[in-house]
Amino acid sequence: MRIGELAKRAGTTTRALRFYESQGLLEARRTSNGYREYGEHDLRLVREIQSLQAVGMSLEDTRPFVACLRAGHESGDSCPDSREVYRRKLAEVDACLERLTAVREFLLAGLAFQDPCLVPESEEFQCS
Amino acid sequence: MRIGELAKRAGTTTRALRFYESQGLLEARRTSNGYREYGEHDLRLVREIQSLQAVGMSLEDTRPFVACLRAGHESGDSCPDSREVYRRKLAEVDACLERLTAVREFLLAGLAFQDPCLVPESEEFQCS
DNA sequence: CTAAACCTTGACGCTCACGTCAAGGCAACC
DNA sequence: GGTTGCCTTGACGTGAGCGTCAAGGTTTAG
Repeated sequence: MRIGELAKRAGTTTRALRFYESQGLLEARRTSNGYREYGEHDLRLVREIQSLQAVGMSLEDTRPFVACLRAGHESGDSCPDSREVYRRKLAEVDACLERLTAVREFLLAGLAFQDPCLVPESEEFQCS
Repeated sequence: MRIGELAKRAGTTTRALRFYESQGLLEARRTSNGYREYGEHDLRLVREIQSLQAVGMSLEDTRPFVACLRAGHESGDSCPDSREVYRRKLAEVDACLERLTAVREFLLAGLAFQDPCLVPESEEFQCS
């Protein structure tokens, strides 16, 4: 299948697929006229990337999962590097939940017209 | 006080202060040589902006609070527009908490080597 | 023959809140 | 007078993940 069909079947755009390729996440063999040619396996890779992005992972984060699938494993998260990303992300999410809970308190306090109780300093921390 | 001192006292940079001015959040009278001159009130404004940014608000979000302080109110969140922003942000934070909790489940499931239970579709929702 | 619908690479645009020069003016001290 | 340390405006850079042209080649339908 060519890039347009892959994009349609994955519910994304050709631009995104070419971008994944530029990032080394996707490869494609070329037909004689230079067109990219993909197989079902590539659709699988794209879906993996999409589902991981949907939970807030960066493309960089998806790299180990894609590599895992390409290495022949049936699921992208069965390799050590992937699981390490899972663990790191879980820690980030936990920190984010904690932080957002504090922010929530701040907002509630503000709405309740109380002292502007300050949110605990978290030194340039970014929530997903 | 000039811009350098204000920046130092607020724990920020002159670049940030000039940026706030370019966005209409901060004003300054000029001395004869063109230097910006600030008062204690401006320090107050900057601190308001900072504490709001610290809880994940955009500069755009801080606008009503700054306007409220400039209107002479003793706290920036005592005006209707400010309180509306609080309410909106609270809703966003609540949605984000819900979403992150689902993401957490996804990650835990992945680590537990279960089926890649999909996170409920939330159609391009961004957490702070 | 021509138009439509694919495909190619390359390059700039977008958001946000500034960071980082660049080139120069002003003020104070040695 | 030279140096240091402020200040000014202006303009480009940053990161993430693409969107959006631009300019052109390929294939198929009419």
